[in-house]
Amino acid sequence: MNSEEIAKLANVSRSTVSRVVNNYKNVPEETRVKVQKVIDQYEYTPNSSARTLAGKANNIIGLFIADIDNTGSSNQWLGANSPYNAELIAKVIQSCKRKGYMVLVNTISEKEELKKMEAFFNNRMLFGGIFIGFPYGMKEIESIAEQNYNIVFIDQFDEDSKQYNMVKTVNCHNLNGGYSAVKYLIELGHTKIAHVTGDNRLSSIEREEGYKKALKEMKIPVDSSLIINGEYREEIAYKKTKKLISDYKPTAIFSANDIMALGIIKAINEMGMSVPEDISVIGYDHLKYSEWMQLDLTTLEVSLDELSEKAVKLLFNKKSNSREICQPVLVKKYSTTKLKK
Amino acid sequence: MNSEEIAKLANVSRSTVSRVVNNYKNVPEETRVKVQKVIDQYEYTPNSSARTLAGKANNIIGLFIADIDNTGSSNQWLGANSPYNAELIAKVIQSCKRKGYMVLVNTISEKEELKKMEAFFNNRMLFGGIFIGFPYGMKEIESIAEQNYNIVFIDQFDEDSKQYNMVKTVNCHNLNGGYSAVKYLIELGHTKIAHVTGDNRLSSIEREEGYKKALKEMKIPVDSSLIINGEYREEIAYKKTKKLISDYKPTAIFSANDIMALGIIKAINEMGMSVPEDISVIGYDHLKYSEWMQLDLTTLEVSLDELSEKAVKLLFNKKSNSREICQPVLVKKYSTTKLKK
DNA sequence: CTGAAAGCGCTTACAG
DNA sequence: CTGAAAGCGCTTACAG
Repeated sequence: MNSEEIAKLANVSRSTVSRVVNNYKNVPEETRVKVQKVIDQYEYTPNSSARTLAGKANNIIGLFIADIDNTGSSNQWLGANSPYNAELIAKVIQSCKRKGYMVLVNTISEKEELKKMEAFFNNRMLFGGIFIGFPYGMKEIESIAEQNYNIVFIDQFDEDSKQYNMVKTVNCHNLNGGYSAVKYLIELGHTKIAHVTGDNRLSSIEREEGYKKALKEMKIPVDSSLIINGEYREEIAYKKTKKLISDYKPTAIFSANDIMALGIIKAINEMGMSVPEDISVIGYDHLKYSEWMQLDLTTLEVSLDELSEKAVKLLFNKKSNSREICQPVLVKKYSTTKLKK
Repeated sequence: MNSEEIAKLANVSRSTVSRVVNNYKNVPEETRVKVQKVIDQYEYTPNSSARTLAGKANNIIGLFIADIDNTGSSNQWLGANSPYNAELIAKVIQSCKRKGYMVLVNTISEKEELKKMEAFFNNRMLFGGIFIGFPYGMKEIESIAEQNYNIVFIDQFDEDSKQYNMVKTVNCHNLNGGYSAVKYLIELGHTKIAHVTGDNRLSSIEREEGYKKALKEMKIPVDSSLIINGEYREEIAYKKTKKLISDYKPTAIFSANDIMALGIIKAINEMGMSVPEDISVIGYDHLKYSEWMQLDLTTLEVSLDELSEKAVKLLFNKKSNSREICQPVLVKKYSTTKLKK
């Protein structure tokens, strides 16, 4: 069933069918009803390839997730496999569906793949795209950002970025998150606070800035030996934390995400100590799956519902440099406690 | 950049460009190289809408996930939100990517949505589709199955289905899974074994059959009061298990999935008992996230890598009724133990 | 308000 | 082996 057949059955031209399908106003109610009736009866759906080719944007939104392992070792938690991304994928699908759009999920593991993606935007294959998880300052991402495609970047560009004023962004204010995590630990009496950082993404960089800001504000000197790089990965955090603890004996640890917090807690337990009695731990993300853990983790929550809703909303915003911010909320649970005097 | 421009630059016709792009054999090496060089130089990618419209199948595979709540209450773990599905989505994306295909993820919450999906197959918008999680015997799914679209159904049709011999299927042999779970419990000395079932899907039906088969084989009468319906949902399993335990005091529980096992274990703990000392528990799925739990769950594992690889492989199989089977493996951990005499 | 016609960028018989 | 041309099913100026 195509528009020509519908046109014949409704006794109008294909142009008119098209006008009805696209809800153009210059068609009288009577005609509209007549045509719509035939459309409904035959369950006609316009061929999306033809529409796209003729100039309409497809009702597909691309979700592009970095799947780049910069540590060299294999990582089962990357890309779509990461629990954070898995939750986000589900939320983005929901948000898009509410708008009548579908989601094409792409994991990007090689830079060349980004080149191919550009064709999708040029071809109108995609109405828009959402990019997440790419390294801060990644050249290929910056060059895409300069193309004026309809793309929302999540936690990718900050005020220091040359492209900041030409792109749509949702930023999660990770600086605030890191800051309030560490501030809370300080309020609990801790001063020897370690930080296990993420990787080369903006979120990690900002969380670390927040950590430093809180310390400075409270006149606690920043000790770089208390900052270790966990690459956002459980097993790396696990290993390095053991060394960190035996070398420097922190009383609290701020982990740049929940997954590493699991590794950190495991390390603490294996060293014969417990959380929070001996060491307080704060995570980041408030992963839904962490509900399953015996130990309820104090963590920073960014609502992924809010994040995905805002990202999708921006896609429909005409302004090419519109932006949204999500604020993290400190969720106080049982992995943190007052420093024993 | 389109095929006409490439044709001009390479001094051939658009037909020849098309032949090179599509790797047709009837073009001499010399011509191929000449054209390919121009294609590479200008990073030409054919417009996928035009290709599709002209008769080629798109390199997109649709993943259709049931998001149907038949319990009436809201369920945060459904559809793409379910951890099982989240893992599966990631795996399917990987498998498709290896074949050079992309994945369009659709959650289906209303029957009408299935009608629209049919247009995608008719339009060649999708090279194929993978369906998972729909109720056994669902009319709309059966009617789609009869259409001869390129679709693989996971755990949807069994030998009793009228459509069984006309569809591509991957079945996980849930009967074997349920059987070996319960057999194992019997070997551990248990006879009072309860079963918390899933919902109206084939996987659940078969797991229950396996439970009954093992009991019958060992001459243990099937006691229907020991079988309760958990709808595959943690909180329902949690509530009903409390009643089950106080009413019938089973010494072992076979849960139709891991998520419910969490609710079951929570119920057991809250009633002052522990796992496995007082009650042994077996789950199903071996969710990756369950690694995070303090208690390592004895469970049935179906490799989602294998499942998605097989599903994608079938999509490329010409035979419209080709099929694959995945065998579950019993993973013995620490939530099960010998019955205390 | 409405239709005829051009055009979107491919693929594929067809003819040579 | 190769090109001219028709056709895929829409949308959209354009003319009326």
